[in-house]
Amino acid sequence: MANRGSNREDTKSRIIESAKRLFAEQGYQKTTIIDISRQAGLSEAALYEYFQGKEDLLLTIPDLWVSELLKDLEDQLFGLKGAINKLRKYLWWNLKRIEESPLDAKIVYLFLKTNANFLKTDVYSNVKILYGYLLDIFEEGKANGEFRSDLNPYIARDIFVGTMDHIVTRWLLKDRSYSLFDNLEELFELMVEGFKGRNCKNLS
Amino acid sequence: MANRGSNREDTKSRIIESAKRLFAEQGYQKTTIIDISRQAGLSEAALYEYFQGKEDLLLTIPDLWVSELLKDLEDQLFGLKGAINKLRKYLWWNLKRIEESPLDAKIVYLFLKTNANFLKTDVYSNVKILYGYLLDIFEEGKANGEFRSDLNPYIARDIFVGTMDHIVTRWLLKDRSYSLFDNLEELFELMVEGFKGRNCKNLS
DNA sequence: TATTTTACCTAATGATATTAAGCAAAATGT
DNA sequence: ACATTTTGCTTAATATCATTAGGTAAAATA
Repeated sequence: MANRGSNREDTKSRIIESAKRLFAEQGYQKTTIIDISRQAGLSEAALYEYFQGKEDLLLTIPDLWVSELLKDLEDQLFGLKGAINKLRKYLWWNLKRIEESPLDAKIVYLFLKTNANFLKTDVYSNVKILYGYLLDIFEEGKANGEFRSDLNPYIARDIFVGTMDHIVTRWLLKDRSYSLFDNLEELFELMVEGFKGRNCKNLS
Repeated sequence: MANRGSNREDTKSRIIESAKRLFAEQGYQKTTIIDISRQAGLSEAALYEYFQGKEDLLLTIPDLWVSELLKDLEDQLFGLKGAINKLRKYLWWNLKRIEESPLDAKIVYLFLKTNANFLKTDVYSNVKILYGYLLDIFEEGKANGEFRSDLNPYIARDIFVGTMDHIVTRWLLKDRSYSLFDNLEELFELMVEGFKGRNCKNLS
């Protein structure tokens, strides 16, 4: 089953790496199948042995990354005590992972999330789970008094995720020309301030 | 200068309307120049008399809408007293305008914002101005004591805009199958709660 | 009335995603 | 060890657009 110097998995990941780089550098539309396959050391036709087409390739690329994220998240939150602690960890962890894999992040945030077929993707279900953890964290915070008792977890999640996505998207659009972590502590505090109770119980 | 039943401006806006509808319905990539020109009652080639190409068309479509928004915003905020009042108005107004023009909104939020050339667009400068008003509002709120004195207006804007964009984007991706205004009051309060002082001065 | 300009058309052209058909090396079975 | 199948890939088509070229008839202008 071996072939001219490479096995199936190797070739597949070579294609994915090439596509990832080119999509992220030039955008989806301006990247051609020929570009990708040349870069991977193949003819165009060979690519179709591994992927159904260009869009399938785009939708498949971040699969691995996002499932890894999902696995890692449980690890990262394991053993942490307190909702605010977990929320902080969640934010810092997520941004760090994005900083470490900007190509994957660019594809997910800029090309995938606005694609009509995104909602049918495995990546989407995984992202939903990823964001679903936040609901648990908010519930925990309500239960232990860290957050106001009438906090709506869904709304809190919208604020948290929306803000996070916004700073990530801008960072990617601006070619990562500054640090994602600038002013992060202040941002976090400001968000969380709203989640805490009105009764000033949490004054520091 | 008259021609076979239509003048230049008429034809141009017919093209824009067709493109807008088709882009929003089928997405940018799946819409062809032929589709657009047929729908506008023209041949493909005629379209190139009015626009430089497909991408130019995409980037031009929301120009009018966003400049109208910009003009309208000053009107809407005129005469309002208080930062929180203005902020509330800003949010409700923005969502209402988006609800009224979902096709334009879809193009701006889903296709334009993730286009590499967006940053060079007139639409981008106008959006920047649109969001810039928020900074003034936050400054006003700091000055008159509605917001905490150490509020960082840029961070507050990130939270506000990020959250707004997030709920709009989801609404568009989910085909506008629910109301944009569901739970909006609660969302607004939760955000603003964080902007207010820690000193419980704003308890209701 | 003659000339120019406008608004459009039909018919190339060229790029590129996708398929078809085939081939040599490796794997497998006997 | 030899025959057969499978794998991994190749070089051509094919089909679908975006974009251009070149032309034409009506309207505007002189």
